[in-house]
Parts: sequence; C-alpha cells; structure tokens
Amino acid sequence: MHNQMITPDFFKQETLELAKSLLGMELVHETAEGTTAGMIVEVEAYRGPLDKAAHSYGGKMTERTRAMFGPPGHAYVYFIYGMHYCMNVVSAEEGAPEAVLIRALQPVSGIRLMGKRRGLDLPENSDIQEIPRRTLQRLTAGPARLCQAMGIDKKQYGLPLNRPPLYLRHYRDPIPKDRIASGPRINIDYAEEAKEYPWRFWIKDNPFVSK
DNA sequence: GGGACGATCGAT
DNA sequence: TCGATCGTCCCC
Repeated sequence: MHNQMITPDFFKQETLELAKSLLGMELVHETAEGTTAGMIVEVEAYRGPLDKAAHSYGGKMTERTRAMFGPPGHAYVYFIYGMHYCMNVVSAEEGAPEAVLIRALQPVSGIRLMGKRRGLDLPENSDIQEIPRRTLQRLTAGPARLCQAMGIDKKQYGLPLNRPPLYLRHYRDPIPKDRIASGPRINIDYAEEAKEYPWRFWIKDNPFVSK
C-alpha cells in the first residue's frame, strides 16, 4: 500500500466514498522548482446539479466548470476572491459534475519549497523539527494555502491525477472509519438546505485540518 | 459594457 | 469582524 500509484478504477467510486478514500492519500506535484507532497487530511464533496453549494448547481456548465463535467480523476482548479486558487478531484462519471475539494494537507516532503512559495524562509529539511507547529500548519491548512504551497494554479486545470506531474498515490494504510469525522461544509452560507449536508470529511485530531 | 459576488486568507 | 482583489457570471 505504501507509496503505490492508484489503479485506473480508483476514481469510479461514489463521490462521498471517494472523498473519504482520499483522506490519508498523498498529493504530489513535481515541478521544475522541485517536488512537494502532502497527506490529504480534510476534504469536501460537491455533488452536481442538485447541490446548491456546488459550482455545477443546476447542471450549468461554463468555461470555468467544464472540468467538473469531464471524466473523473482530473483536477478542477478555480480562482476565487481575486487572489486564491483551490483544487478539486473530479469524481463521478463523465457528464455528472461532481468533485471533491481538497481542504488541507499534512506536509510530507518539499517543505522548504512550500515555505518559499508561501513567502517564508524556512530552515533546511534536516532541521524541520525546529519549525514552530503553527508555521507548519499555515503552510497547507486551507484550500488556497495548500494550492500556493504546492504550486497549483490554473496551469494545472484539467490535469489527470494518476501520473506526474500532479498525482495521487497511496501513502499509508486506509484511514479507519472510526478515525474519520464529518460535518457541514465551510463558507457556503448561500447554499440554503445544502448548507447543512455533512459532506466535509477530515481525519480526527489531525492538527493540519483547516478548522 | 457593467455590476455583483465569491468552496479564502490574514490582519485587527 | 473586515478588507483585499479580480476572474467569472449574468444581465443590460
């Protein structure tokens, strides 16, 4: 299980199952600057036409949301608040616009590069223990923070996530069900009844969860 | 062409 | 709690 690439069928899970399966997996980005990787610790599911919180609510496809309507296992990256990027894993079959937002990572490798991208000057990786915990948390706790740390923006829009440069791989044994928590999604006050759907999932007690 | 808004973050 | 900051969406 350790550091194994995913199989072609991995993304053919129902979206809520895929969301939970992503917890504990590693997201890796290989770039000219170097490679960064983090373990996924928090996600949110967005489920197509009937989910008022989803960009694809009502089934409307725009230039921005096109990737959500494509085959699963690709990156849906969007720009928000005039300055941030967030990344989703597209789920469900082609034509069904569902996706899983990656909300937080626990840094695994390339931590110094993550810091550089986030505007910090961190010590060498060999001295990683010296970095204050809160500094490390601010690196990748939050959907926009992790994209900045991982070097993910519109250039990665639509990329397949089963091979370099941007990909998922198994990192450790699956997270046991009783170690996964769920609750309402964040910052979707406009979403009426969907506001309460418990489609946010995270690893219990993990310090890198965004909230 | 123009107005309103947002799956966030960081400072206050 | 609030301001930053601008692409995206939708209406005119």
